[in-house]
Amino acid sequence: MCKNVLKEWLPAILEHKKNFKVKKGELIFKEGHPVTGIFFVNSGYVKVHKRWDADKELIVRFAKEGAILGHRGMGKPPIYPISATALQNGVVGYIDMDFFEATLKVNSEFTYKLLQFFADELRESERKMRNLAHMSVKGRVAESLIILRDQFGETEEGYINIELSRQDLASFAGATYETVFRVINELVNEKMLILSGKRITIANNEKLIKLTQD
Amino acid sequence: MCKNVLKEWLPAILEHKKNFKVKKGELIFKEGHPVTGIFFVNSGYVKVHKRWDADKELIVRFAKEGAILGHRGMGKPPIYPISATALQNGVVGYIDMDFFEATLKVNSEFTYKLLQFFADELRESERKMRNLAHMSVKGRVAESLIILRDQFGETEEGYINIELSRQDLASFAGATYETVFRVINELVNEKMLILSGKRITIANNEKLIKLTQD
DNA sequence: CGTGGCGTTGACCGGGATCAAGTAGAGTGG
DNA sequence: CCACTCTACTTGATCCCGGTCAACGCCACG
Repeated sequence: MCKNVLKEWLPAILEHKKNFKVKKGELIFKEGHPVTGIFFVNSGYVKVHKRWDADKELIVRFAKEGAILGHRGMGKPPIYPISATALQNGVVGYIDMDFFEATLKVNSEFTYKLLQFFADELRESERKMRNLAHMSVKGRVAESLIILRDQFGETEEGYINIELSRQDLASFAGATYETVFRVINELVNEKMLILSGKRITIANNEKLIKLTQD
Repeated sequence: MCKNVLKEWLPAILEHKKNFKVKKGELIFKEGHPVTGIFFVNSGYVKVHKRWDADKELIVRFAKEGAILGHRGMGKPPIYPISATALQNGVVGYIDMDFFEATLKVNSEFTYKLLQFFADELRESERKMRNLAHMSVKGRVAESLIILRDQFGETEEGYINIELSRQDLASFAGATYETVFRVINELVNEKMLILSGKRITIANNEKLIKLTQD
């Protein structure tokens, strides 16, 4: 979903990037703020999220190195519709919107690639919409874990290679953290997951995937 | 959201379109089928929807004349991720994907406009995702009605200019039709809506919008 | 005149949110 | 090194929204 877009597509643009460090928990850009440019993840993991009310949010997706951030700001009102927050210390690149747009208008091959990327994100987004409408919390947690494993891979010991607070997992699955906690326990009892501290392994892929389809 | 994209952006492409009629209820393209081309609505209303299980679906959006259909098929596996069905008798245009892609690669201005359109759809999609996760059915029905009015306008008598089955309204709001029915009654009792047969008026915009924000 | 789709309504109940409270670990300052 | 705070995790009790099931009315249509 979030491939190393820039290196593949347009190495030249890399030279215009300004890099800066971000600390764990640091806000990269905020929902509602005016759009000034577009961001790229050089290293570290980032969550992209949308507020609901003070203490509730939905995590729309996660991003790792190579991913684009803030491209949703290209639309009509030039205001970021979502926020991005670093989950770890890392480095992000920044390109101001004027330069980025100029590049797009000139390089139609790049624009076309970006278009396909957007189409993929739209698919994913609409699939998730449907799941939020019709799938149980258990299925959504199962799916969330599968997505996380596919995106971030596994450690040598087989654990999903990301440490996520229950709160963030809940926000990603679209549920409360108490419910997510209970559901994870169920999944462990049913031998589909194994826990080790904060790490999670998927023990039975087949059974977990079945949950995903109803 | 769905402006008259083609006429505005690239009149030339219109000449390559093949038009054909569709009858009310007719499937234009189906989720899971291979992508062969891209569609445009000439006249009539169309619903874009995603199946859940045999008798459940989510309506992702509605489209009227000028709108693009099937563009989500541009992504990775060349398979439509959603279906489109005509809500009325109408006419849709069709352009095979090869020609469309060739056009995009040449005309970067057009591609750029399309990119912005995709960015807008992504915003909208992610907003709806969040709403499905956190908003009550009542709020979602209210929002759905506001969206429909904004998109399709009102008749001279002030009714929302689209006739939709309760079933479709429910699928759009992401709820069952019984629940939607009850919620609409509540909204009528609370003087926010007026019904006349299948037609609906928004009687108190302010109050309805308030529902939308929690 | 049946038959099937849609609208309408009531009864039921279960998933999941909410509230409340207790525990454990990780930093922080004296 | 210990007390204190703060945050995240854990667990139980409760409640209610909204999904499910069931039944009936209505109207269009073959």
